[in-house]
Amino acid sequence: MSQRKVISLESIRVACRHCTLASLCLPMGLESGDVERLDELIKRTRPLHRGDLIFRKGDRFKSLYVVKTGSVKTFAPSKEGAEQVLGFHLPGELIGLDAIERDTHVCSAKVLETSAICEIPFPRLEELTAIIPSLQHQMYRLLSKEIAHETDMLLLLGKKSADERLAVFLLSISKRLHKRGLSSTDFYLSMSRHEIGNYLGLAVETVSRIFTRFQEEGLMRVDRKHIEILDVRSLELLVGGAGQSRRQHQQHT
Amino acid sequence: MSQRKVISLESIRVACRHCTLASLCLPMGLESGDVERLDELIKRTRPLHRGDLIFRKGDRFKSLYVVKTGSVKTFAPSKEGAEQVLGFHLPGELIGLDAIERDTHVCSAKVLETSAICEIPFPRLEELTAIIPSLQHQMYRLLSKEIAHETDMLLLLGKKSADERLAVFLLSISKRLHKRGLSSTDFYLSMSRHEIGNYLGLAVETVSRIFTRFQEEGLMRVDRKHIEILDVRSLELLVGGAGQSRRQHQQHT
DNA sequence: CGCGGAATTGATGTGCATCAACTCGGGTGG
DNA sequence: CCACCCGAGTTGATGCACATCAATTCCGCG
Repeated sequence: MSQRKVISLESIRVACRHCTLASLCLPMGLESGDVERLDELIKRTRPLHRGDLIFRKGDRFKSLYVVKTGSVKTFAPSKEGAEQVLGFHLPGELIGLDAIERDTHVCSAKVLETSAICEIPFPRLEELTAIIPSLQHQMYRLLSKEIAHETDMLLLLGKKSADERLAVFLLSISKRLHKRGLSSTDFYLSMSRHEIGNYLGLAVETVSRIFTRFQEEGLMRVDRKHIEILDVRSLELLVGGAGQSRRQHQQHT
Repeated sequence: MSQRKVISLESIRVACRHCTLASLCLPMGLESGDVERLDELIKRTRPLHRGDLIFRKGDRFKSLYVVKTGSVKTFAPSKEGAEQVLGFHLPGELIGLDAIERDTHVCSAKVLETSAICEIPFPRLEELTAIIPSLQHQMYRLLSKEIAHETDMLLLLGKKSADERLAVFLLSISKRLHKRGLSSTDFYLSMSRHEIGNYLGLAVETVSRIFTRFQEEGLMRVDRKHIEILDVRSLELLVGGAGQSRRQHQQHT
């Protein structure tokens, strides 16, 4: 029994490595020696539980974090308790990149369900990227990807209707789960309606109403936090702009 | 006369170097030898004119660009001509960071007025950052700053009223000009009302109305593209949240 | 079993988009 | 140098998408 336990722990370690590395080194093959070195600097943390904070706004920036399992939300808290949800982070995703500039976290991160989080001390990562060019490039790509993603969100919040926002949200979750080898059509949302609305710039009630309408229209099935996507195609059409976005003035110059 | 011209060109070169370097190396002192090397890879381009494109969406990514003088807008064009303005870029600011990931530009950049733009070939910059640790760190900071900034915009578009958006916009322009040693209270907007509205997720008419109201309230003076900020304090209060933002549900968990 | 927060559903209000008409300024050509 | 024109900007009237308010139901949890 005790031997079995050891093996099991080891397999978790390996899974963790694999998961963390994958997000950092997606398409580029690193030398196996380099992988070793990268792997050494990654710290595992014991599992965190719903509501636990990974870091909070104002904390000194020390590390980046990778979601291994579970899910995390990042948000910018303001004094009066009104907060803006900045993003939801699924397995394989990296958080804390926005803290590099000021050497201070500019948002807080809270786990939404029991989650495993890996910590990557940034100074050591930086040393390593200076030695391994392909890793440096990978870091630039990761940061750049984050910028491009936020840009998409700007478009979403600036120009899209409530329907489109929800459709984008659902498809985004779906795609990201799929990338991790999980079902893209049947999943559980770990965040509340409230958090979804906050994230998308919508009221809770609007989110709720649109979910039920999508269900009536046969696009999806909703039961509490359990979601089944029934008609991906139609959702994609919704997003594409077949539907009427708000504010679609033209431009020239 | 010809000698005078040479001197003048040289001073422009120096100014260009200084400006470009400043944005890359703000707070950290690089070795002067390193500065030389960095400087060598920066290409000058002849001045561009209103409407000229620096790059367009889909172009192969080769370089980053620094605005030396003038101003630039970045935008994501869609087939039907409806576009989303993603940002306005003033002297000293860097554009193209979102292209690193896909090795392709994901937005287009157009100059709004006669502008001088410097080009920084990215592969060569990357080589250099691998050799100069403080430059690498600076690059990480720049990318991180961009992410943090987009995050602020998310909050703006997701939660703020039209008044707040305009106030944030004006203060942002004001601060950025000030950083460059220009007047923070008296300036010309190089972009149209249309572009401002598009950027902020508002209709042209709304922008226009609020500008006139701000003027009536003594916050600023507006004449065509000429802006004078009269009451910075009140604008800042508007942003702070004294005014009623939309959608300020609370959150818990 | 009963409490409390989350979610749904309905009724009402409003901020801003949209439509429409007008003005202004700047460029162009006669 | 002036008359014309055309796009940018302003101003007013109207409509609608979504917020907000209010009431109810649902589910998880002690």
